[in-house]
Amino acid sequence: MAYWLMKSEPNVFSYTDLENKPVEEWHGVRNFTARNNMKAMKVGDLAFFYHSNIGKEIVGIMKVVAPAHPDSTAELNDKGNVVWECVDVVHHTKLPKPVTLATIKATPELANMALVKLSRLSVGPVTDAEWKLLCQMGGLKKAP
DNA sequence: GCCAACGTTGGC
DNA sequence: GCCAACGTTGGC
Repeated sequence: MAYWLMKSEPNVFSYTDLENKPVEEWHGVRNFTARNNMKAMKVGDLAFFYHSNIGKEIVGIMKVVAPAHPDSTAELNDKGNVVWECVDVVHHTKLPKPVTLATIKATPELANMALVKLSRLSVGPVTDAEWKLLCQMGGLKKAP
């Protein structure tokens, strides 16, 4: 199983919004690298939910429940082909203690995260070691 | 509000 | 195919 991190601006769509929905299509991604990361996801993969701009912290964990499929909000290209795809997710665990970007940057083991190195990438990978440490820092007794 | 980083577009 | 110009993201 793989781990990921997905960003959203909480004034547009927050973790609380996710908790209030049975399932959410992660639409709106219009970046090829981020899209490729979603296409690499498998059902059952887990992802951190990061609040960008406001909060700048990891607030929870969500689970992938449907593999990449056409983004219902995206137009087709001139040839009529699907370009933008996305996965479906459900909320999984809210972190007792959100982990801020400042804390991540100040933690040597996390300084190489895609979140830090590729700050504009909205869907990126998380390593097993990073995942375990972040879960611990977020106040979870056991990493899911 | 500013700026750095990065992606995309368009002229050549 | 290169590169300048421009737009967008996201941290500060």
